[in-house]
Amino acid sequence: MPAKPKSADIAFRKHDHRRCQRQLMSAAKRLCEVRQLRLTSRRRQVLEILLASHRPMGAYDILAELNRGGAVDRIAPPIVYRALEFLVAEGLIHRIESRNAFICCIQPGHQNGAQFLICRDCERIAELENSDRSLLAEANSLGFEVDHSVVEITGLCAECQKHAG
Amino acid sequence: MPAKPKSADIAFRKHDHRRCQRQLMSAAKRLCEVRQLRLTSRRRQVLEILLASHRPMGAYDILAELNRGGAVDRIAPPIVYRALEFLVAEGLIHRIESRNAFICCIQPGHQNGAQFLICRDCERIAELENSDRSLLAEANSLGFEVDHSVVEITGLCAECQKHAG
DNA sequence: GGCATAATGTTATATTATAACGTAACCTAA
DNA sequence: TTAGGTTACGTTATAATATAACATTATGCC
Repeated sequence: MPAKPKSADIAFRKHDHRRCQRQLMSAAKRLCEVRQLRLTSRRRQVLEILLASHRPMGAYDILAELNRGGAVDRIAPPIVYRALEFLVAEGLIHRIESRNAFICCIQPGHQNGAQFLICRDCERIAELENSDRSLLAEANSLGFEVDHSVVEITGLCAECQKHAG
Repeated sequence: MPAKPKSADIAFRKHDHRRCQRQLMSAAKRLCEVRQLRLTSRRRQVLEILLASHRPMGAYDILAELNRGGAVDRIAPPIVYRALEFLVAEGLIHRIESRNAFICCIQPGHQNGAQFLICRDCERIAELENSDRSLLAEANSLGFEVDHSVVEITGLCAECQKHAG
């Protein structure tokens, strides 16, 4: 079994995307089985759309994707938002607060402490493994009980620095 | 001259708020002078509204505040958003991405690397001095050039933990 | 099958944000 | 001092994001 690609590689370097996609979908299915949750076809559809790109998409982009192909009965925003809510809650996707967007999670099930590098140019996002504890330590020392952390670093990825000259 | 209150104290403990407010407004004026920027009356109004509470406010909350007192000609959203844009750009206030809200900055002019502890119950927000460099180091090692970082930790502050019992 | 629950579908509307264009204030330099 | 550039403000309209409320369908379980 080949090594799992490092997080940043997925966003900013090459990887076997087909394979990655399949693996993440399998992982999602397994995770829902274990947790006795229903990965319904809507939820799967939305996850598939996000898995297809490793890129952040707005809820309305996903909605448009679902409505592509000109079906007569177009689905409405709440359907997408509900699927997204489920997927976020289960750690299968992340919400990128500074973009009002969603991206698939490459560590399915690890709800907490994801950190993102967001390229302002190409819009790709790398999900990093959390290394730092110092902030959480500081929170603790103030008696603050942490639920959820949002860490989003915006800048220019190596690739785009070249192009930007 | 008494010690400057620590960041977290401002949000979660007692401090001389009147004094703090005056100081931050003076700092803002000085900063704009130095930078040769115009702290116009609209901008000052918006900053004052944010200084009045040390709490996050939505753009439309601020708008409502500006329109209070029943003036006939009510001002419109772009005015508020423009003032907010200016104040954010100059590091006089922060945008809290996970809340679509704005809060005054207690370290005026320090644009980068603010970190926030946000209580989900009382909605108060502590602005911490940045301690951690490990994430930025990791970004560097990937050749990622950092512009701006968003760090927002949500949870329950010490006070609210007591009440929630 | 009948019932409870969970998920989806539908309609309408709330909330947040910006585009586009016109007007006023301010600066400065001949 | 005033013409001309620039910056900020004002106004209108609308875009983009998100949710409330309620109806319907699917699923699991006894």
